[in-house]
Amino acid sequence: MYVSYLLDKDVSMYPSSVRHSGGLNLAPQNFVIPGAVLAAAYGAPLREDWNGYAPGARPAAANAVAHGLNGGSPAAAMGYSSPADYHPHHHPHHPAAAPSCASGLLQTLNPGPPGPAATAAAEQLSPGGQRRNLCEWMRKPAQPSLGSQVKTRTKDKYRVVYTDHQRLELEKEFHYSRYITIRRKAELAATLGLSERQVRPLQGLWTARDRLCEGLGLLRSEGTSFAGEGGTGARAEHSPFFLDTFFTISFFPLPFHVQVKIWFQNRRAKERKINKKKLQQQQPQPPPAPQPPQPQPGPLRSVPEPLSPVSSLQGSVPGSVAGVLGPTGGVLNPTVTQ
DNA sequence: TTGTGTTTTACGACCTCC
DNA sequence: GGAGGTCGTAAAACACAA
Repeated sequence: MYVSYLLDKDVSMYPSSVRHSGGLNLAPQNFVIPGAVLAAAYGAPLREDWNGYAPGARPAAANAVAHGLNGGSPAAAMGYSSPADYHPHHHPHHPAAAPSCASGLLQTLNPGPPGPAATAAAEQLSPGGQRRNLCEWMRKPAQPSLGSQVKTRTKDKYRVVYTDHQRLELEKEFHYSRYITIRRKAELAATLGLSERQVRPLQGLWTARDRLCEGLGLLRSEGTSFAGEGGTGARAEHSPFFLDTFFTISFFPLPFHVQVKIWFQNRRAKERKINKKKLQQQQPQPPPAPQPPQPQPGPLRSVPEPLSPVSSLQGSVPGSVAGVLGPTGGVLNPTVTQ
C-alpha cells in the first residue's frame, strides 16, 4: 500500500502517468497475474523492451521506494509482498509499515548510510541541510497529461541528491582508485544504499500497468484522499496495491552497482575537467597577435584538432589503471573493472 | 526574493573488449 | 551481445550576488 501511495502521489510529479483511480480491496498476498494478462497488457517484450520506452521518467515514488529502502528503513519504506523472487533483500509486506511523510519519506528521499534510521535521516539532510521540503513535490499541481505520453528522457529525469555521507565514501573510494572492480561497486552500492534496490519505472510500464488494471477490471475512482501528509496507509482499501507492487518490484530493479558506476564515470569526468583547467592555467595563451589583413583568398586550410588531453590523466592519477586510451579517450583496457 | 552561474546526477551515443 | 569506458548534455540542486 505504501507503494501504491507513492505511486499515486507520483501523479503530481509525473503528470503524464495516466492512471486510473479506483477502489478495490485485494489482498496483496493473493495476487496472481496470468502470463496472458501480462502479455495483453504489454503487447511487447517485458524487460528486453525497456529501452524502447520513452526512458527516464522516474517517478519520484519509485525513486523514493528505491532510496527509501536504502535509508535504513527498508521494510518501512516499502511493504513487499509475495513476489519474493524479485530480490533477496525483500522485506515482508506489512500494512503498518507505511511511514509518514515527515519520517518515512524523509528517509526514503534522503538515502543515508546504513544504521539507525531515525538518526540517520536527521543527519542526512544532504547537502548541508538545505534540502527542500521533502513533501513539496506532493503539493505540486498536476500537469495536463494529454499529449505528453511521449517524453524525452531528460525531460522527466528525476535526480537524487546523494547524502554527504554517500559522497564522502565515494570520494574516499575514488581517491583510493579511479577505477574499481564490479565487486567493489556492488559493495559500495550495498554499503551506501545507492542502487541495490533502485527501481527503474518507465512510462511505458506504468501505462502497461494501467492497462493491466483495466484488463482486470481494476478501475480506480478518483477522489481517494490521504491521511494528510502522513500517508499512513489511508489508501489501503482504495488501491490495487498488488499491481503496483508487482510492477514495481518485479520489473524495475536495476543492477546493483549502476549508480556507483555512473558516479565514478562522472567523477572521472570531473577530474578530467579540472585537470584540463589546470593545464590551461599553466599554459596561459599568449594574447592574440594583431591579425594582419588576409589578402589571400582561397580554400581554408583545415587545422587538425589537437589530441585529446585525456591522456595526461594517465600519469596524473595515482592508482589509476594502466589502461590504453581509445580514440574517444575511453580506457580500452580497464582491467581493474573486471 | 530573484536571477544567474556552477555543480551534481543521469543517460544517450558511440567506442572497445571479451 | 553485453559490460563498461568516454564524451556531451539535460535538468535538478545548489550557491551567491544584487
